[in-house]
Formats: sequence, C-alpha cells, structure tokens
Amino acid sequence: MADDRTLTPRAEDFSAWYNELVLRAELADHSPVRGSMVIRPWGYGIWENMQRALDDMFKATGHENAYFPLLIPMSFIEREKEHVEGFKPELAVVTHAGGKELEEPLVIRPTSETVIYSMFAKWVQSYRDLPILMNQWANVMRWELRTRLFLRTSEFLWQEGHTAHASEPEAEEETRRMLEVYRQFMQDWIAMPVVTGLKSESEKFAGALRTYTCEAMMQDGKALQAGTSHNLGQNFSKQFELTFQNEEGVEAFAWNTSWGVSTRLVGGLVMTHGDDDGLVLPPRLAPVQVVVVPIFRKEEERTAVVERAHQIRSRLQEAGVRVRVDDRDHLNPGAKFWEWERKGVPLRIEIGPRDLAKNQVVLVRRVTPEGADRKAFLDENEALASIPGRLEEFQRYLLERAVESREARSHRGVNSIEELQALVDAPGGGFVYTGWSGDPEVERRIQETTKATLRCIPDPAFRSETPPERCIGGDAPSKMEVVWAKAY
RNA sequence: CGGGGCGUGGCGCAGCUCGGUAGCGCGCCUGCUUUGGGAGCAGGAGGUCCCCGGUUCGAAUCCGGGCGCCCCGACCA
Repeated sequence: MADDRTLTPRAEDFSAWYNELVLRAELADHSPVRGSMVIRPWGYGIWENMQRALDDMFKATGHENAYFPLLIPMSFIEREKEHVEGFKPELAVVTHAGGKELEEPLVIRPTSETVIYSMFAKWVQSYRDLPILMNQWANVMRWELRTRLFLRTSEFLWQEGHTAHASEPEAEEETRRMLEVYRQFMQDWIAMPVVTGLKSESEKFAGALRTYTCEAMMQDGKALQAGTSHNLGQNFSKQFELTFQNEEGVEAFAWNTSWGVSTRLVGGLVMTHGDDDGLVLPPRLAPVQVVVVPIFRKEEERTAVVERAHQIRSRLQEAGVRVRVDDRDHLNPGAKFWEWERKGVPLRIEIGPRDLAKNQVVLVRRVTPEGADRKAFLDENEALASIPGRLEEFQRYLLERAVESREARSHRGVNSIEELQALVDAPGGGFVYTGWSGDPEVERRIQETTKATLRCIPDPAFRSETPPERCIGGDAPSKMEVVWAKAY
C-alpha cells in the first residue's frame, strides 16, 4: 500500500491499485480460508442492488426463482462427459459426514446443471409442461489456484438461470434473449459497455452446444468475461432423461439453456470506473447515492446545521434518493470527504453555517469532466430538486466515459500476428479485431505466442464496417471477424 | 504447480546484518481546543515478535524444521 491515505496509482501498478481499493473501500476482505473472501456491507450493498435489478429483469422475461441444494452426487457431475472434464480439477468434494466416510462422495456445486436437469426430468412429461424458466441465486465453489477478490475466488455468489424448451430454436432464442438482458443490465446499471458474441469451441462452457458472452474492457486494457449464456442443446437432457411427449405424442428430449453472472461484476465495476482516489460508483448501483456532510464550528451552529442536514435527507428520501448524513463528530469534514470519495459515493452535499445563511448548499460530484468546476454553490431547493436528474446525468457520464475508453483501446483491421502481439503487449492493451478462418490451430498458436485469447466472435452490432479478408493466422481467407485480448 | 516476497499492538512498517529493557506512523480511549479538503496539544490503553525445536547466561534477532498469507507466472468456462 502506498501509505495510509493514498492508493498506488493505476498507472504505476494496476493490480496493486485494484487490491488496495477493494480493501480500503471496504468492499471485501480476505477470509481465513485461502482464496475465499468476506463481502463487506459496502460491497454487498452493491451486489444487492445488482441482484434487485437483474431479478426484476428475469421476472419481466418470465422467469421464476427456486433453490437447489449445495451438494451434488459425484455421479451426477460425471454423467456428462465434457462437463466433468471441464470441472473435475476445480471440484471440492465432501467425503466424510456424520463421522463416517460417505458411500458416494458429494460435490460442492461448481454450477447446478446436473441436479437441476435431473429434477426437471421428474417434473416434465408433456410439451404442455414446457418451457420451464427458472433461476436461482446461490453460492458456488470452484477450487482456484490463483485468486483475486471478486474477480476469481473459490466461493462466489451468482445467479444461474436454467431453462427447458420443446424446440431448438426456442432454446436458442432464450439463450440470445438472456445475453441481451445481461448486455442491457451492464450498460444501463453498471455503465459498463460490453461486446457480445459467440465463444470459440475452445472457450465455450463444458457441456454446451454454444456459449455467448459479454466481454468488458477494463482500464488496464484487459478483457473481463462479465457474463455468459449457454445453449446446452440436448446434452444434459439426454444424460438425465429429461424427455417429454410432443404434440404428435412422440417422446423427445428437451432443449436446455443456462446463463449466469456473478459477484465478479463488482470487480468489473471497480476496474471500469475507479480512479486513483478510489471507487467510483454508478448512481443506480450505489448503496448511498448522496452523502450529506454537515460543517460547523460552534455548538449552536452544529445544532442548526445537523438539523438541516437531516431535513435534506428526508426530502431526498421522499424523492427516492438513497442518502446518508455523516454527522460523526470525531472526524473533520475533509476526512469525511476523502472517505466517501474512496467509497465512490456519486454526489456529496456540504452544508455549513454560511450555506444556511444563504439558503444554499455546496454540491460536489465524485468525478467531473476535464475543466469543469468540481464544486457547485446552489440554491438549496433548486439543488435538491435537481438531484435525481443529476444522478442520471452522472450515470450517463460514466457510461460515455467507459465507451470512449473502450473505443480508445479497440483496434480494428489488424492483419498480422506481430501487430496483434504489439497491440496487446502495449501498456493500454485492448481489444484487437482480426479475421479468422475458424481453424482452432490458429487460435491455439496465437494464444501461445501472444498470451491473448480469442474473446469472442462478435455479434453484428460490434463488427467492423469492412469485414476482414484474410485470416490472422496466414493466407487463408477469413470466415469471420474475431476479437482478441489479454483477459482476466 | 513453479518463482519471488512477507509473517512484530487494529492497520502500515522499522528493529534482525553485529543476540542484551520491543519501537515508529496511523488508528483506538480520556480531556481540552478544533471542524469549508485527510485537525492540534496533553495524557493513556493495547504485544504468546506465526508455530515447534535447538544454540546461548540471555533469541524478534543465530541454526533446523513446519505453517500461513500475498504477489508474479503456468493452469482455468
């Protein structure tokens, strides 16, 4: 840590900056168990706001919540070949319970496809029972060798949606629909723009037919896989005999999808918006959107100022704003300013005797565009009425800034591996768009030599105006445009 | 799994080379003065120096063994 008061600047050591910020903003802390974390109230508050927004979106698209158990029979995980291959190395297994060795080991879920589709199989007989549109909020465990708070921990919180459909096109539509829900959520709530697209064979979910992804670009030029949506085909329904009688009375296997986002999104938020002073929160997710800091000298001033601060809080609360009054008296105002800025609160109202006299408040934005005044002196009523609008404006500003930052780190029309390498190795890193023949050998070779991975085959909205002609790997014609980046 | 670093009060660290009363900054408690960008003064509390063993009159310090954590890399949906 740089010292007690400041963070290591991003430009000096981005990784150190991130680690220090997460601890110092009190988002999370290391638990006694290596690789797992305690999410502290400030971090959990952000997650709760994410959950609420996402949950509403899931409900609006027809999904219901349910809960499946933490423990899964080992034999279930082993049922689907690719699935078990993908997860085996990172499974935590319960072998003993009740003082005895178990006959069959139980796996702590790394994800719940197997148990969920085995239950769906019990519940579905007819096409009339379909579709099933379900979601669960849960913890999962994947034993990771190298962990980082929020970005990769052994245990994490997430949601996993699981659906069953009567036809392949319906399942594909669902897969795409939920990917779009994620994209929208990340854009509108986290103010984090993402590139959506299809994962290559080597990067797709173990057991899926196809995996779609949301890829975000962090300030250090590395990509973050922020959410995935899988078309599972009939891989799981075949293994768990999830069948139904169709309209013709013929027995058929159901088509499944699954999709998830996790507390990793909190890490994405930090690395998208944070600055050298600390966290910057998009207002829509901020546990506290406005902090009111009273300033006073004498006792009479204190009474009057603190009373006004609480009036301001009530008025803003009535307008639906999340407000906190920081009336602690063992800290001076400056210390409070730094603290709330470190924690990322979007707006601050300072109110002191001079403001009371003039019926004004001082309004400060967590970040301001280059050259703009940081502090605004405003008529109190006017200021309070403008707060909801200002929060939305701040939300928009963060998104714009993030889009600009991503665009500045996106490189299109790249034709050679050398150029690709130079770009991803440069300090800003970023997304590199190239042509690809679809040959997995090219993908493997590039990954090995450049350490960049194929993030996705972007959806049409993100493709370059002129499609690439040649494959990055050589003289073969390009069959599709792809995005490369170093990734978390 | 490889490489590096670190374990000393709540946090950050010095002390270890060269063994001899365990220190500094921040934080914490009490009081007074302060409060518009990280307050000042005075007084105070708080420690199995990661663990085990050894050397020694004496170990935070030297030796042996162990444990833990962090970082970088490899691996990874």
